[in-house]
Amino acid sequence: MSLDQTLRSHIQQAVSALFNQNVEALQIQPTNQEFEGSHTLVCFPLTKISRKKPEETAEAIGRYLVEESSIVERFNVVKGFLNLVLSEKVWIETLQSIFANPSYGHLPSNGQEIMVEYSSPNTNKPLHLGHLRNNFLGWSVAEIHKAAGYQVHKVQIINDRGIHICKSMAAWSLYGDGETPQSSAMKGDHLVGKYYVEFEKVITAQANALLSKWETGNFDGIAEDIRQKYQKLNDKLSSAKNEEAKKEVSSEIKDLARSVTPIMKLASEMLRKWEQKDPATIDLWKTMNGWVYEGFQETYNKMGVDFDKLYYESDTYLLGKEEVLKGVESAVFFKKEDGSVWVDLTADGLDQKVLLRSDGTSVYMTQDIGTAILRFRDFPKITGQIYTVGNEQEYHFKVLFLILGKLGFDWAKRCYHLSYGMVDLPTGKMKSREGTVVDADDLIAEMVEEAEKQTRELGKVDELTPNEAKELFRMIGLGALKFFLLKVDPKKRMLFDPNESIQLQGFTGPFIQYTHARIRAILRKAESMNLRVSDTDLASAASLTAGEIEVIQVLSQFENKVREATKDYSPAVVANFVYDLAKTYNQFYQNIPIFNESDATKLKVRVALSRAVADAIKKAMNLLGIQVPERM
RNA sequence: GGUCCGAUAGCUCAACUGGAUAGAGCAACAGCCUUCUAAGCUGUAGGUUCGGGGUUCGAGUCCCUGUCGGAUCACCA
Repeated sequence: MSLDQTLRSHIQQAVSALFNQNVEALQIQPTNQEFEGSHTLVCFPLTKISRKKPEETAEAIGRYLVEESSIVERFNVVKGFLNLVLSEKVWIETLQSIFANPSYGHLPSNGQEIMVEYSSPNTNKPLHLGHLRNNFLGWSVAEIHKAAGYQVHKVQIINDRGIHICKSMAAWSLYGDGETPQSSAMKGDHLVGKYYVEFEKVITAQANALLSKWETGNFDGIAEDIRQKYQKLNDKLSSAKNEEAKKEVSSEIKDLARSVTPIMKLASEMLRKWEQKDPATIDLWKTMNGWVYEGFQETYNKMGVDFDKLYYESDTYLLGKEEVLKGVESAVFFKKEDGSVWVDLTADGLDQKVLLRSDGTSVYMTQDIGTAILRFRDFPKITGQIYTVGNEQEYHFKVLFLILGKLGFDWAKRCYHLSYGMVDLPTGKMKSREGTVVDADDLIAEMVEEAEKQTRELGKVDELTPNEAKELFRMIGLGALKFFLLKVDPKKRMLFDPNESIQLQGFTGPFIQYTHARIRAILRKAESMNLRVSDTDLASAASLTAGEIEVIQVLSQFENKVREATKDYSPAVVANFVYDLAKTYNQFYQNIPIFNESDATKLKVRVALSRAVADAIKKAMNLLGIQVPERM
């Protein structure tokens, strides 16, 4: 039983003995720094039972605990708050049990199996800052669940199908001149991204050319219905009342022009051929996607992110279509006159939603239905699925889960959308069209460079081999980046300023990595002095300093924090915990020179405490995907 | 317009889900390296928790209302 649980049961016993009633919910919180004690019982809620003033209630419980409980040494009462001072023996025992438990911080298996999805990029452009938050978050939530006793499958769905990849294919086939990642020495995903940008450039130029022709009444080679649509919109434009309405109509006109540009026609043609399994098109698609996968894999490796299984949209969208058609038969969905298939969610307070286009092709929702069903077929034992996807898709997932429920899948209610906020730049949102995207590869490289620069300035590379130094820079740079992105509550949008490089001091990954490295130095010294600590050494310890107790107290919260992080799907809980632990340890470290201690037992307690902290830091940081160095 | 999020120190974020005098880091200022790593530690200064009501022993947290910012409501993904 953990210290907190023990204390809780002792207080419950006290309450029932004193007031003849059992209480389940007790409010126990850490004691404020300014008062003596470690745990505080909030007594206001108990006054109903005690029928006494808060102070008297607290006083009574405090006195009972000191007399009857073996763990409470003394107490003080401030207003309705009962501050408890636990005996040193209890703290020593707590340290002892943490020290003796090599898997401290990891909870025993709970027999549950879940799936976590993250990343899931489109295959037409490289990964960017937003993907970094997504990947780090999803990966970490998966690891945290493992620590909480779940069996976890890490997966992603790769959006390899659709018009977006055809756009890159179209641009490449027109202007690529056979360029490959090998021939250009460019990462595959960046190369494909280059042609996606090229496509955008060309389509904009072509659309503008068309528009200026149309304005002069020249409609050569333009279908009659397009011409009519254009003229209708044009009339609407001249009669638009305000600026906003004008803007809207003129963007509709632009879209119309874009849709009939030669390059757009080529891309659509490719999509059609792809669906008909035209060999040449499929070949090109496979080749270009292959380049992207290679590039992605390189980035994932750099990021330290991995997957147990990959799903491809090209494999799942047909299943989705099948299931939707089944849904039509069972009257869960309905078909409109033009052949499109819809679901009616008005009873759930939402709208009608299209599931299959009138030409029978799939939409985004269709493939997600297929993917979800396929996953539960592949892993029949999973009790839940977590989708790590940005909060702009909250509506989509609400609808998806509703639909799955309507199709009769009981597991639909165990699907969870782990929704996170955007990463904003000081200039606002990242927009690929405006070139304000922060590229993932570039950012990682910059972080590692910054880590190298600062490490060299501090003169810490002298004793390292070139390889060790390189590895250290990578560890620090990436650690800083991951910690920066994970320390913030996932639900909240966050700001990233690329001009202001990420700090390596203060509430940062490197601060914690540094604390770990310092402790390792102490442990190496202990080792060299042949100082070995065993459980029994700790048992014979008699006293602790206030600083040591504080560290043990923070340390003893580790497993609670893992539970909380799991419940909230929040690596930020772990990040805050490990920072708190490092900070508390540093205070202890600064005040008490460990090897100055002449009492052998006390010295061993300090070494044991240091080792327990280093181990906990390492485990907690690993839950965030951050490695910690032996020296830095 | 409907729905959903958010607003806390100059900046970036916390606050154990209703508890004590709202805490950290950065930036600013002042200290601490002959001892285990100063990427550290200690101080000082910085707040009408967006405004206004309400609920109660107690509100940054819950309710109502207003302001501002964002997302979403496609036969796009």
